[in-house]
Amino acid sequence: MKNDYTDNIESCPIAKVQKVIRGKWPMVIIYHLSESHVLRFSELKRKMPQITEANLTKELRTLEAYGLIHREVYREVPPRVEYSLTAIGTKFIPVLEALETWALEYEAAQIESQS
Amino acid sequence: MKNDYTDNIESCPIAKVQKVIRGKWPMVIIYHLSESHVLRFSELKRKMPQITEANLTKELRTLEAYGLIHREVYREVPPRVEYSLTAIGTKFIPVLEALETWALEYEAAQIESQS
DNA sequence: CTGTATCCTAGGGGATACTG
DNA sequence: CAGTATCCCCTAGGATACAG
Repeated sequence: MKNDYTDNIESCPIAKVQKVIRGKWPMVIIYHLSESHVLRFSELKRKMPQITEANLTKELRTLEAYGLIHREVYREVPPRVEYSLTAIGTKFIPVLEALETWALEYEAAQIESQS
Repeated sequence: MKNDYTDNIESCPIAKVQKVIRGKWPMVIIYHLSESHVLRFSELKRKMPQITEANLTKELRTLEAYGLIHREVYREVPPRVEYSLTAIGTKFIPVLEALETWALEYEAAQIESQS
């Protein structure tokens, strides 16, 4: 049988890409890379103090596999690795901007509803 | 500065609001409600055949608690319940549109990279 | 500096059955 | 029709330690 795929994919484009950006960290990582353009592992870690190194590595590898970020390794001592957005990763920025706009509206609505 | 998100996650609006729309279903539900404006429980279930009734209920309750959707109960026989977006829920639509646009670009990029 | 390797746990989310 | 009630599995993701 065709399974899960058929209905959601055709009726909802959102469901299609949901797995790519799902989770606690992917959009945050993309956000920081969109702001700084290029970041090293330790710089990303500093910008997200609450993620563990193990998970940061995992998230970066996943985003790389999905084609959203590029990993450039410089074989030096000490080692240097730079992360940046790919073309398709850069095209995700408007989504973040829309989300950021909504976040501010949402925050304002929450405050208003308390009074 | 006010909008410096580099220090910690709490000052990043994306990270802040991420829990509201996180998970497999919330954005999909909002998408269907944005398309249809008003949907009954069974209609939502039909648009998302893969979600279980238990989880659909849970997701709807959560989105309602977050203020994104409105639940209107008509005490009839048989019972009728209609779900719709609230004002702040409606304001989320631009995010979905941006995401949808990106989804198409992402899909195209994937196909292109295969050749 | 840039990661691995383990371990561990909360909860997201599926399956199935039942109800007012 | 619009849900509850259970059960249960899995993986996201945190903590900690170690390595090249």
